[in-house]
Amino acid sequence: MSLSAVAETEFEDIAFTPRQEAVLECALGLLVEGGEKALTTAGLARTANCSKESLYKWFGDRDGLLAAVVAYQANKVHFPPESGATADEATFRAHLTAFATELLAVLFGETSVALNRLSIGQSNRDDNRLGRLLLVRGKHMISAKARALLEAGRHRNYLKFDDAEEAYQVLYGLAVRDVHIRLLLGEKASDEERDLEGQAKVAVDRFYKLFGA
Amino acid sequence: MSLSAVAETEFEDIAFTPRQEAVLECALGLLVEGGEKALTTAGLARTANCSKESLYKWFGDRDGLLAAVVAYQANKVHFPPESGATADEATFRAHLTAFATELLAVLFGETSVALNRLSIGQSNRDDNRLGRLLLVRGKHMISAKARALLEAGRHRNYLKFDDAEEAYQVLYGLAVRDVHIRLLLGEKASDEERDLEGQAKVAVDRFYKLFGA
DNA sequence: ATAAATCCGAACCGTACCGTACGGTACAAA
DNA sequence: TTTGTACCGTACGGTACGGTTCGGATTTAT
Repeated sequence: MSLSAVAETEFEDIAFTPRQEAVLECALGLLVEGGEKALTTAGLARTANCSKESLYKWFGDRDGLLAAVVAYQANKVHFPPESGATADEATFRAHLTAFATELLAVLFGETSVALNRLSIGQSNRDDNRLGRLLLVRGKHMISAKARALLEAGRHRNYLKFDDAEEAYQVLYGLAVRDVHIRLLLGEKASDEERDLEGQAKVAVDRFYKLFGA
Repeated sequence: MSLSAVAETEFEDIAFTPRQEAVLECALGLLVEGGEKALTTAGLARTANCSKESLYKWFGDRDGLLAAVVAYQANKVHFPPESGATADEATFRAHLTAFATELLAVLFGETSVALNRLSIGQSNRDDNRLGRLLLVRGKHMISAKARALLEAGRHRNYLKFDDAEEAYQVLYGLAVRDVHIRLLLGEKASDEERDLEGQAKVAVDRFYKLFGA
């Protein structure tokens, strides 16, 4: 059976074959380089040395292909699990900073930017598969991870807040500011903004000023 | 002479005729409703009761039309000037909150979302006119306004910071968080997030906690 | 070895849309 | 009245791309 039937149900728990992953990787390259318009079925078949027939057999149609690309990349993003449950405040803060750094690294990466552009460009179509995919497999996963980390900090009395989701959003705002949207609009990040570690550290400092116990 | 020649130079200081503005308004409607794909020259000509020939005479080509739409809408956004130079701290803080509220109102408005989606979707084309237009006529104008306001607050010793741009970005992050990107991806704002005034007030509170004198 | 399944490459069709051309209309100035 | 200008409506060419089909090659299973 073709994957398209499964694709209709959100690409949950899909494992692509190595060949398919190679093709998807190639599609990612095209997307990063030239945006959605550069990802044509004929063009992908040419650069990936596969036939259009295989593309349609594997992914159903072009929308299925786009969804597969998003799902495939989202599955690749894995935040390192919080090292250990036991930690003093300094290492917890280091964990928080590392999380923020990783968050910035993901968001500012060219593949993330390309996929966000793609999903946003398609976000006003009836169903909006891509946007939902990116939200549920991307942002919401990260958000869950962050909430767990913050809850741990509160439990050990390093932090003080009512709503973990709200606290996370503040941390997100402090770290990302308007850099993400500016990148999406095509502006280059400044040298300072490229220092992810430094930016994360400043953000965590400010976060502690707001939510430190 | 057609506007296209001027369009090549960024639509600076352009005044559209009432008829053209009506057509652009109609184009905005199409964009808000159905995204870029819904804005075709034939479709716009039909719904705006004008001819395609006029569209091409006025705007040069389809790209010129898109740029005109962005420029036209950007010109419409005018933040109220900071009421007076004389003010006590409470009214200054009120001004700051009003600014944040207005910022959120603009960013979360459906036309802004539609134009951001459009510009982002086109942001990986060689020149990227739309992205630059939106940045320079939109974000940078707002940023300048904000810096002036913040500088005033520092001058009167209500606030304390080194770099006004950095301070503004923090205020932006505290107010907007990840709501903007989530809207762009098609997620609906929660009831709480729709309370712009409340969100702005909380953001300014936190901002004061970081930068209050 | 042979049959089946998979895949490549290329040709092909239908459609959607950009851009242009052309005929017809309303109106203002000479 | 005539002439010029701006505009509308529509029809058409050109093109790019999504999707289908088919022959032949390659791989895999039996």
